[in-house]
Amino acid sequence: MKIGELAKLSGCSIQTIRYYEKEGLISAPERTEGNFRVYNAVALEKLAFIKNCRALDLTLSEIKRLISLQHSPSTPCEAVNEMIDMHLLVVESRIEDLQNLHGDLRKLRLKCGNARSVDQCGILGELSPRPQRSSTRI
Amino acid sequence: MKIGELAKLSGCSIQTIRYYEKEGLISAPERTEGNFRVYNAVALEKLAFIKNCRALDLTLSEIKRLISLQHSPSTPCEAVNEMIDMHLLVVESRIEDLQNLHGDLRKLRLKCGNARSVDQCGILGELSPRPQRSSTRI
DNA sequence: GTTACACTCTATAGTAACTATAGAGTCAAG
DNA sequence: CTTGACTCTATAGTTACTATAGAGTGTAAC
Repeated sequence: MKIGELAKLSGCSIQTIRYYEKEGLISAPERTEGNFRVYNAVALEKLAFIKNCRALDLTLSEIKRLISLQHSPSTPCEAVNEMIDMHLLVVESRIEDLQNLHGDLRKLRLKCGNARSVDQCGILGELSPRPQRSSTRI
Repeated sequence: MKIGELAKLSGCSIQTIRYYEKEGLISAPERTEGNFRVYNAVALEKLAFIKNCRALDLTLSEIKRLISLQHSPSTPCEAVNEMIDMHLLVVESRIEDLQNLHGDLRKLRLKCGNARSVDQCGILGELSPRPQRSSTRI
């Protein structure tokens, strides 16, 4: 199959497939006489693997590492487990950050009712750096 | 003061300040004869405002919008409130996504104990696209 | 006066993981 | 033989910066 069909079957865009090839995540396929890429079912599987990993937000370099580990099947898989553990930590800290952010934004939102003008806006007042415009003023 | 001092006082890097100028978030300052930028306390305040906004993860274009709203102080501040509300929604959906991701990663992590080889690794098995390698096999 | 240095200037490239575009070529059907 | 759908490469754009090169400025010491 050509790249268009692979794109449809895999759910990756054509540009993404070419990008993965350039980045070394998938190997360069054979070409037709007219220089078109030709793929088989194996390529589809590799793309599906990458898609699964990307759905878990693993980075392309993590995925590359996983692929290279797959190529030496008898080595211990500790490295795989560690990578997932590290990734869990990253995701956890991102969630924490976002939750703090969310709290801050909600507090900020409460600073202003709807019907004011910009110069009286509690939100803009709160974002401005002068300390006397803090919560005591609302 | 010159850009280095402003950078120290504001906590933004020199490059970031020049970048904000290029992007139109702060106005281009006066220059010395030797072409060095000269700033005053107002510039510091503007940077502090931007920093507050960035701490809430508002995008530069959102901040630009806020700044332009500040310049017409008598208009109603609905737009400000809407922006914060939109931002809250975005943050909420990002949190939800990350929490789902976290659940998936934890499940994945449980697929593999420590002392296997790569070809038996439950994690790699799970990431691979063949359906028969699913949870029933572990 | 000059020299060392700390600072600043512009312009450019890099980051992550793509997406979008231009301009050219391939191929099958009508 | 031309139309249209597809593909090719190369390049630029996205976000919010960071890092670098190579040049110029300003000042303090010698």
